Amino acid sequence: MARPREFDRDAALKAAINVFWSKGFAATSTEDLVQAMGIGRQSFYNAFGDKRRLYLEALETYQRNATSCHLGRLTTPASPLDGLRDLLVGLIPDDDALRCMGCLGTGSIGEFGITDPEITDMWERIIKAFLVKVADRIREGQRLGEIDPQLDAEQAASLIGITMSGLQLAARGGGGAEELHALAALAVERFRAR
Amino acid sequence: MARPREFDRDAALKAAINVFWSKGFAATSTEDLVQAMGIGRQSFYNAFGDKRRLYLEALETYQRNATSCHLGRLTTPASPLDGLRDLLVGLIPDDDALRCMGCLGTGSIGEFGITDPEITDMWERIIKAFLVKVADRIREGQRLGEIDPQLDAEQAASLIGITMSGLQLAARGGGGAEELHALAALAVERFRAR
DNA sequence: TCCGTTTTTGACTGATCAGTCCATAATTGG
DNA sequence: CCAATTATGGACTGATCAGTCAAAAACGGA
Repeated sequence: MARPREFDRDAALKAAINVFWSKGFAATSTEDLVQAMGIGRQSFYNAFGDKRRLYLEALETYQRNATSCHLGRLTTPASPLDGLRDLLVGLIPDDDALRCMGCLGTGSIGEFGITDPEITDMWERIIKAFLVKVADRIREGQRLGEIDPQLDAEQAASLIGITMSGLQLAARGGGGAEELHALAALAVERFRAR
Repeated sequence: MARPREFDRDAALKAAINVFWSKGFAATSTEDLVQAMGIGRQSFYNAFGDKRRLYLEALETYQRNATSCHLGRLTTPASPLDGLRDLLVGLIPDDDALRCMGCLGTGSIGEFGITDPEITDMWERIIKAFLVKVADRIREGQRLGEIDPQLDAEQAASLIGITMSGLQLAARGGGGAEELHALAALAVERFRAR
C-alpha cells in the first residue's frame, strides 16, 4: 500500500520510556526524545502523535509491564506472606543505576498530581485492579494463619501500596539496596500473625 | 544609603514556594514566579539570584518549616505511640486543595532524584536529623511497653519515613482525607507491642 | 542639594521549545 | 509503469524560555 516504517516502534517506545522515566515529562524535550529513539522528527509525530500522547503511551506501557511483574512476584510463592515480601523486595533492583530511577508511575503522580484527568484515570484503574489482587493474597494469608486475622484486607492492601510508593521514592532518592530490602521485609513482617 | 526594596521578601518567597510546590521546578517558568510573587523581573533576579537558587531556598524554607511541624506533632503527646500517629495523620490535611498538593520535599526527590548534589545533600541532612528524633521516640515507646520491643528503632524510624513519603504521594494522587488518616493510623498501629 | 548606591521598570537577547510544512523516497495495487 | 499512500529528512514557525541591559527612580549621607 505505502512505504513501510523503517524503525521498530516498540524499541522506539522503550527508548522514550527510559527518557521520561529518568527525566520526567516537563524536563524532557522532543529533541531528547527523537535522539534517544533514533528516529526523525516527522516520524516521531507520525507514529506517536505528540509529546503528551507519547508520554501517556509510555506510562501505560511501563505500568502494565511493571504491574505484571508485581503480580508475578506476589503470587508465585506458596506462602502469601512470602508473596507480599517478594512483591516489596522485588521493587528494589540491586543495580544502582536502575534502582535510582525509581518508578515512572509514582513519578507521574508526583509531577502531575490530579491535574491531568487521563493520567489520573489510568492510575486509578491500574492501582485498583492491583490492590484487589493484593487484598486477595492477604485474605489467603489470614485463612492460612500467617497474617494477622484482625487486619482489614483492603486497608492492609492499601498500606502495602503506600509502602511501595514510599520505597520507590526512597530508591530514587538514593537509598541503598540492602537498606531498602530490609525495610521492605520489615514492612511485611508487621502483618504477620503473632 | 540606597533605595529600599518595596516588596516583602518573605512573602515573595512564600508565594514562590507555592508555585514550585504545585507545579514542580521544570514546569514552573520565571514568568509564573514573578507573577505569583508580585514583583518585577529584575527585582526577582536581584533578590533571589536565579530560578534554581530560588528553588533551593524555597525547598529549604519549606522543609525547615514542615520538619518543625512534624517534630511538634511527634513530641507533643505524652504517649510515644500517639506521637507517631499524630505525626503521620498530621501529614494529611483535611482541606482538599492543600492535601492534593502533596509535599514539596518528596516532589523534589521525584523530580531530581540524586542528579542535583545540593538537593541531595540538603535532603540527607534534614531527613537524618529528623529520623534520629523519630527513633528516639520509638525507643521511648519501647521502654514504656507501648511499642514492640523486638523492633530495631532506627529501622522502624526509616519505615516511618517511607510511610510518610508514601502517604504524601497518595495525597498528591487524590487520596481522601479519611482514607489516608485511617492508613496512617494503621501503619502506626502495626508497631504496637502485643 | 547633589552624590553614591540600590531598586524598579520595561524592553531586549539568543536559545530552545513543541509542532508543522514540504519535497523526496519507498512501497503496493492496478 | 503508473497512481495512491505513507515514511523520511530538513528547514522552518511563532511562542516561550531563562536571563540581561540600560535608564529612571528612590533613598541616606555629605
